[in-house]
Amino acid sequence: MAKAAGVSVATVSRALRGVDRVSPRTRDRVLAAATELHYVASPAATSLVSGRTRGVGVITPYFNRWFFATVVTGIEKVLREEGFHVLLCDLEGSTFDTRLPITQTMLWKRADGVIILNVPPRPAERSLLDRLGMPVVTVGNRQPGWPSVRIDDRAAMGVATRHAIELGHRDIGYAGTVPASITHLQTPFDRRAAFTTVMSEHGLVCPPEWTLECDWTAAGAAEHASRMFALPRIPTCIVAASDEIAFGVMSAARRHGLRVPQDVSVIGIDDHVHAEIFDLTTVRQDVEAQGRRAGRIMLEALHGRAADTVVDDVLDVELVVRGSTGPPRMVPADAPGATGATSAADALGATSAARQAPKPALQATS
Amino acid sequence: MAKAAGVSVATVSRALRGVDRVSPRTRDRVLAAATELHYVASPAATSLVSGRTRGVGVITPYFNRWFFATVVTGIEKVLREEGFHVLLCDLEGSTFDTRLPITQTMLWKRADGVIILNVPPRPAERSLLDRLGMPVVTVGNRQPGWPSVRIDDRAAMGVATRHAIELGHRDIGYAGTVPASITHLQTPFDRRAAFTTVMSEHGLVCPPEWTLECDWTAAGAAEHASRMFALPRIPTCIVAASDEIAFGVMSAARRHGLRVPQDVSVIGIDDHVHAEIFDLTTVRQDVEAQGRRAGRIMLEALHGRAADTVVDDVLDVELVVRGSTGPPRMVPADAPGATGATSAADALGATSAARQAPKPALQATS
DNA sequence: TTGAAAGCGATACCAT
DNA sequence: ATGGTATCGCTTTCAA
Repeated sequence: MAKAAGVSVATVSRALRGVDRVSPRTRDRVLAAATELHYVASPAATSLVSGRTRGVGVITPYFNRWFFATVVTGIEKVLREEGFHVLLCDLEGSTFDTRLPITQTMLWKRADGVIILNVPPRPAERSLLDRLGMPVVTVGNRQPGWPSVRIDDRAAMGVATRHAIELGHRDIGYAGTVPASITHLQTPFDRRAAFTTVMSEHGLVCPPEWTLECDWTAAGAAEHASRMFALPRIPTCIVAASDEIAFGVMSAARRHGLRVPQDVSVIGIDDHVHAEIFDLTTVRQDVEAQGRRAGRIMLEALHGRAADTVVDDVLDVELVVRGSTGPPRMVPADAPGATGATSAADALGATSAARQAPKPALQATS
Repeated sequence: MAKAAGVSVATVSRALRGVDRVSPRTRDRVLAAATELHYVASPAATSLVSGRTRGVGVITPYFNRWFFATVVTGIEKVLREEGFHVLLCDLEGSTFDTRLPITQTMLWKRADGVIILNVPPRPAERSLLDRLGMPVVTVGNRQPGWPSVRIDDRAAMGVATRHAIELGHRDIGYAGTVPASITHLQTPFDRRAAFTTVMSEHGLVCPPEWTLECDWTAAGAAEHASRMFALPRIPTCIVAASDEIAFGVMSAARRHGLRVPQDVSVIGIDDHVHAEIFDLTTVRQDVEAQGRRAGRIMLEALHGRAADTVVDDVLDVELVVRGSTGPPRMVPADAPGATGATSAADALGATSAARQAPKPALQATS
């Protein structure tokens, strides 16, 4: 031990942490010895007596995806600055049954707190977390009693949908409903709900055949979009629930000989790192900032400076208009105007976007 | 504690771990009590006596990026199966000076082993790791004395370059040399070296103005590619050091009105999750498998079953031909044939790809 | 098969 | 300002 530096364990402990009354001379001597011997206090021992681990669990549905990896980046940076470590828990592939044990063994005495990304806890998990009594912060969705950092998914989708409508689109498709296996996620639900709401506020309805279910991956979206683009009637604009979905839709459109945005407009949400190079119009959110804020809220809680009210930190979003959206090729019959030029779509038979909104509940509420 | 279950701490300890001689009846009783009380042994105390933490540090240059996030996913899955946890350490933004302390405090008594992705350790780090005496596995590049999992970067780039040459391209550009700040990474160096080698084996040279330096992001690549596409002479094919770079190049090409692959072919390496939807020809590597294998090697070492020789696990790669590569629009003068159709490039003045390789060191070695 | 007791490496209280 | 020591929760001889 560093007691080879001439003093007692107690003094070493005090000196090393810079606290308490220790004479400068002694402190320097201890520090020197510590450096010399590459000494670092054992976290296990410290943890045993203090009860704290300086670790924070981060639970993510898929670490693999840009959004989550970016949030984690933000979290990690902030926590590391204060000497905290990130314990990663990727739920991908976990089933309903394996989830609880996972978080249980992971958190118990290993982490001082947990940050949960997007996935709502099941009741058993909720009670586990309550029982452990450790601070919890959620990112991406709100949970009663826990501080959260997020964007307003409904507002974001409202911006996207309104952009489409304001460009003159009436035949609007939606990409991003989810398969039953992930219906527990809030974001897909909220975005879809906002889309439907805004549409109907403008007297518009998106028919089922233009509503694409997918797993929120680009490949999945491309597959479903491809089927839709083979229909006799296709929308003039597709609102995608995320940029990755939008990428898939754009890709499918191109394979069907459709030009973006002349034949079909596409808009996403996120401002994914690749959105700019693919010229995708989107609603930007600052993902890493969400991670950083979640990390800071966690640090506050860990330092006992918990806010007196439950934080709900809602970050702004911003419409970023790029080249993937434009006015519809053909103007709806109820608002006559120029007709679009003949497009590759025509040549391929994927033509004749409808001239009016399908079953408009109400004409031109806007 | 669980001694409320009627036995002594020692028995509890034995029963819970299923080891040693414990009567089935006693064991069941202890297990029942443990479940009842939600009891889980404190890792800190266990760690204090056993010296092991059941944690593995994972060090990445950026885990924001698809490649790294995917490797981590693979690692995490394998480790979790055996009850090990992943401690993340993201080096992004770390400077030459802050790196050592980071790994030092992170690893010391917190992790039983370390997996290092792509970044070669500095001498001080190497000696730190040696001193700690913990198992190390590297992914993406080989380090003397440590087991590694990787692909053969030179071979992979050889496949890509040869594909371009076999399609008939002679005017080939390269995207993916790196700025001075990251010259320590091996992969960019190896891929570049292989490109140059294969080129010269075929009597070809890539001039500096067709050699794009970038930070290995799509956006960075797009910016540099854009400059190149504004030159009076451009290559008929661009070999990109990674798929993300290729995405940037494709994007820049499109913005210059160039069609892919008619006006310019693009090939990458990785088979990025988005490669298929963007129809990118690439050299596939199984990234998650590399993570899984690294995880398994680590587990072996942790279980004391270290291989007798230092493992160097080189995974196969595979050429995946998609739509982003095709024969050159104009056939080289030394191999006359059809001329390409007039393209958008002509209309934009970004025309006249050269009719023969620039300064060929040797004609037609192939 | 089970229990008692000695650490593991720090912290914190109590003396000095 | 510094040194002793009980303590944290578990594993591990050693006895019984």
